[in-house]
Amino acid sequence: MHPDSKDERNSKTEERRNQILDAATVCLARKGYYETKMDDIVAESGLSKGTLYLYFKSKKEIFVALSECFTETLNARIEANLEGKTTLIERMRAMADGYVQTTSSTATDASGNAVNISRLTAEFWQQAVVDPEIRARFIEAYRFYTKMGEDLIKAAVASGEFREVDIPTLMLVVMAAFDGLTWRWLLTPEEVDWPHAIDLLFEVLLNGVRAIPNSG
Amino acid sequence: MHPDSKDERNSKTEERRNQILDAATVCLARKGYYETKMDDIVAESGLSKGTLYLYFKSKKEIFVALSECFTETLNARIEANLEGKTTLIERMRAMADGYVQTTSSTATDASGNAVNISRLTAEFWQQAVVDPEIRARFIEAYRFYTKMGEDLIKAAVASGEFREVDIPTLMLVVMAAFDGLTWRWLLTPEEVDWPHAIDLLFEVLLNGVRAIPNSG
Amino acid sequence: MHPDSKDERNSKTEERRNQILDAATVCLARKGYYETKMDDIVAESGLSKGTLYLYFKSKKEIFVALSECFTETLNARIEANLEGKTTLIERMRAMADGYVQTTSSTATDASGNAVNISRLTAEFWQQAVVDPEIRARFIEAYRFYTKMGEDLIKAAVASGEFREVDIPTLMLVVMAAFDGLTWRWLLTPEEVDWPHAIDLLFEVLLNGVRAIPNSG
Amino acid sequence: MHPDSKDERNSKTEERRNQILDAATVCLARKGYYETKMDDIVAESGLSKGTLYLYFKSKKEIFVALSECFTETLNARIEANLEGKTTLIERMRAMADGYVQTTSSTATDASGNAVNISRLTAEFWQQAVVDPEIRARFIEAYRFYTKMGEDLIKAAVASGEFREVDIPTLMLVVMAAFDGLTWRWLLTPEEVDWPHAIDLLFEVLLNGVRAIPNSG
DNA sequence: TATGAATGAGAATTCATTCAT
DNA sequence: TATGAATGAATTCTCATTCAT
Repeated sequence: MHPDSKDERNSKTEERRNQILDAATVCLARKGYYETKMDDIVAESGLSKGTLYLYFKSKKEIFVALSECFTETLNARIEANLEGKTTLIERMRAMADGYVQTTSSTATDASGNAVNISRLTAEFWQQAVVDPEIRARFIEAYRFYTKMGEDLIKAAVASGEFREVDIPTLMLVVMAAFDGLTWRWLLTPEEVDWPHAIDLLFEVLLNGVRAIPNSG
Repeated sequence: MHPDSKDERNSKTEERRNQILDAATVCLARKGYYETKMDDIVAESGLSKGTLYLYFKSKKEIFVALSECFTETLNARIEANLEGKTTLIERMRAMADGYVQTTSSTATDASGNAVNISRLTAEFWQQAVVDPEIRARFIEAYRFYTKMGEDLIKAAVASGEFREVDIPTLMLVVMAAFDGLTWRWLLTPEEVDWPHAIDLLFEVLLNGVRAIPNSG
Repeated sequence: MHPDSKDERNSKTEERRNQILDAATVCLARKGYYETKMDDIVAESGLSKGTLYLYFKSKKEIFVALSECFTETLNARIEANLEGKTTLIERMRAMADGYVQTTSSTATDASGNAVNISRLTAEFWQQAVVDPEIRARFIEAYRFYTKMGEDLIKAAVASGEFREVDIPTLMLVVMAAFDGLTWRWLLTPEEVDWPHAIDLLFEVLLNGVRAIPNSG
Repeated sequence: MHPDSKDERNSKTEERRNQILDAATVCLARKGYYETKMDDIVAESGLSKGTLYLYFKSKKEIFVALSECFTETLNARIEANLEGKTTLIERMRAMADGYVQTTSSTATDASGNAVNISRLTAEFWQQAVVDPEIRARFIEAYRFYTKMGEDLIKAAVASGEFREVDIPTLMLVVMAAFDGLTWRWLLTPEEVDWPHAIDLLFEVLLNGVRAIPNSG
């Protein structure tokens, strides 16, 4: 009946969903899943309670949507960072940087204040332990990055740059180091100097710490 | 009235506290902090609700006490493992093993079933992000193990076994790898082979993965 | 602008109202008044929510209109059945049959499936207990049929076919038997064989069950 | 630990349950199931909301308990009325009277006012149509009384007092008449004179209304 | 007329904590 | 000390109705 009615409706719907997800992001970053009440999201979003339930059928569904959103952002950022990077180290750093950028970005709340959203990662993780649905998403994302990293290492081994090594376990440990740094950073941000830590991680990864290399 | 001596009262008190903490351990391992209700702990402990509040003034206090308990157990286990270990690698493995043993042990519930308590770590961590009091304890424990590890590395550097390296950052990254493996293990236990991962971690840590060591 | 004549507008209005009432009939038959949500009627009618409120000012008003509708259908059916019936028993059966036919008919839902509407009777009744407005309509309908039945009995008494009897109370009891059968039928449809029950009702009504009639 | 502790607790529990059921009775009689809010029962009972949920796990469960209660009262009353009654008519009247007494009794609300509880029957019935669990109870109660009535009629037929008749259908119709009168009485209490209606029902049941009995 | 997104006043239920016994 | 019944504020979710377009 109206021009572009369908498109317009879609974009409006998308906008409202984002409005809610933005508000939820801020709330979750501030108080975590359990301490965030629907009323908090209502207040932060500027919408009414009924409207929230019009777009998401439960609190949990907002959370799940948020975790999808987060993963998408992470993927996009990593993809962007990989653009033009060719060497192994460059590419691994691109991934690491994408992770850190996403994890350490900020959102803007209703009053225009910047809110550090690093805590979101912790919330997703925690819920992944609890909730099978979120866990499944998490695992999927993990597999994706694991594959990406393993391919890089495989290429390095094939090219003779790296020696023979148990690639899956190596990748597991490297990713664990990143995850662990993320958690540590949530607890004591002042003690985690990301760029420095990543530099050292790669440097030690390549060369080890032994004084006399295993040449003799 | 001599049976009511102070010692007896203390030991009785201690016993009751442990009874409650054991019950809470089982509940938390099963359902996590938020999904564990005081009634669950009451049922698991076999005590009455009033009695719980006689020994702990809130749900949170039980949790805090539990995290202390956990840290103590961890410390004791690591200490025991270090007994007689002298070389750097032996001592680092002793620490790592103590961590894994504690994190992956089981508790026995009221019906005599073994309950895997690995989830407790996640709960403590999560609450550490949320709650300053728990965070403080966490940080303290971290400092302790950081110090222990750094001293080991320092000695290795001093003895010429290790080359010069940024010790705090190295220790940060190593601990992060452990923490990350713990989280990963909570999500996909079948993908984390602890002994294998620790072996590779130490091996790569020492030697790096570069094919031609930086000797020429 | 002549197509917008008053008649056409009226018929359009009538059509829309019927569309809504048909949808409401199906919903009420399926879920009852309280469990039927306006959204259900919206979905079933294929109209929008705003439009419903354009034709009926509330959920209750739809219900009231439906009960009117139902009564009209019942009346029409009974009137049709009475056509050409002259004897007392024939006419009483005509009424009974009209009642059973209406109560046990089906409606067709949006997907073309037949929906048994017997539950509507229960809903009207229930709401008649609750709501004075619906009760008033109910009582009016009752009076109409009571009058009709009483006139038949009166004629039978006058003609000597029936003995002297308390006509209002007799009619009350006979109608009660029908109403009771309707409720019973809603609960245990398999136990209510309407034609058989009506036959027996009339037979016993006429002759009683006493073995030796009060002739001696 | 205390004398009679178990008994005391049981009687206390029973008392509280009754307190809640009494309050619910009054509320249901006044407003019906759907319009009765938990807050209404809270206010009427003088207890707190939490306490209600301590004794009943949901609103529906209160309702189910109430319907059990009601059936028990009905049974008890009928049993008491049957005491010493031997003839068929006496026994059927005893049943009918028990039904009417129970259905038309009053409860006393928190302010000491008498509340007519006749509406409860309608509520149970309505919910029996909706809810399988309540329906099952209803059907069971029906079977019980049907059996009792059928046995009476069977005996009357055996003794030659009644002629051969389709006993189940007769009983169905007689019970339907009672149920129908109950509903009618809810709608227009002033038009239902129970004793009179029952007298006529039995009189017509025995003798029929035909002027010249089917003797010649 | 027709639409359907938005609303917000309720509703049922939960659960940590208290307190009389 | 020990108990466990009682509490009520807080929480999630619902849904009849409105109203700008």
